[in-house]
Amino acid sequence: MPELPEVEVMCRAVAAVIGSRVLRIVRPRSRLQPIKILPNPALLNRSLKGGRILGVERLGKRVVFHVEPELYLVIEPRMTGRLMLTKPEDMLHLRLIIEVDHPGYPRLYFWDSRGLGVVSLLDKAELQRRLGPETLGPDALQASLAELRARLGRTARPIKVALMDQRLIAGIGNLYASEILFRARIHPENPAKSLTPSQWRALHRAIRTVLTEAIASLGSTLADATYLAPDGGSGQFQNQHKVYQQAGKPCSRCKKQEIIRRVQAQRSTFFCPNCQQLPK
DNA sequence: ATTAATGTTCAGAA
DNA sequence: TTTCTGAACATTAA
Repeated sequence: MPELPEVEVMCRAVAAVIGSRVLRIVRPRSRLQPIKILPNPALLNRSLKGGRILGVERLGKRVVFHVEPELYLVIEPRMTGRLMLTKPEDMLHLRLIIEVDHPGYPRLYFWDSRGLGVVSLLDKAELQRRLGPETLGPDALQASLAELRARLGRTARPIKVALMDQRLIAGIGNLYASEILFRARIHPENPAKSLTPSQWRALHRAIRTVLTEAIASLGSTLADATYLAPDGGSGQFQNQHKVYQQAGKPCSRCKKQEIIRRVQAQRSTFFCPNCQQLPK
């Protein structure tokens, strides 16, 4: 799942090792398919060993370690990846260990159930080229209203689909797209280009409030408990979901209709057909 | 026992 | 150019 809030929480946790040096990087062996490491695993170790970690930042749904001099280790959790300071209980799905010389946190663990996560080593030029613009700055909450509209408002695709397009705005995925649109009271199938000015304002505000609240709650831990907060416990934002996986429950806002599920772009969308209506 | 579904991304095709 | 489809993988529920 990890979307912007979950990746942000991981990022803040592993920031504890900023200033430490990388000792080595280990790939535990298991019967599972190895995760993808680009350009190749050997280079990862050779290039990073002994390097000081100068910073950790989130770019969209990725965690980026800046290692001296100008190397960037990019961790992409994708569906089920998780970066933690504490050893996972389930070692089968442990995919990578980054050993550092920090006295309190000697290891960073990348755990990934499905193994779709990707780890890549980039230099500065490649980072800028490959990741493209962090559409909304290091913190996607800062996009201006005008920028949001300029980027999303040109496509006829449904607004829910546009919100999840990482080239348009980085960090929002399937779960938060539904929650944000409910908060903004916009129908997920509304063509992006036909939102009204007041809907753009509502959307802009909803992006900020939903993501900020989710970060404060340490993210959403769903039923499969794939995502865990840095202390190994659950995130808490799932308790505040208004629509995501709430199909069949009465809408918390209008109490008149039930939340429904519909498929868009092969993904589940949840919304209240009363609070979120198409124009006309 | 199959099959469908699950938070993401991207190549390749339409 | 823009948008859609399927595949990468592991697990669980139906």
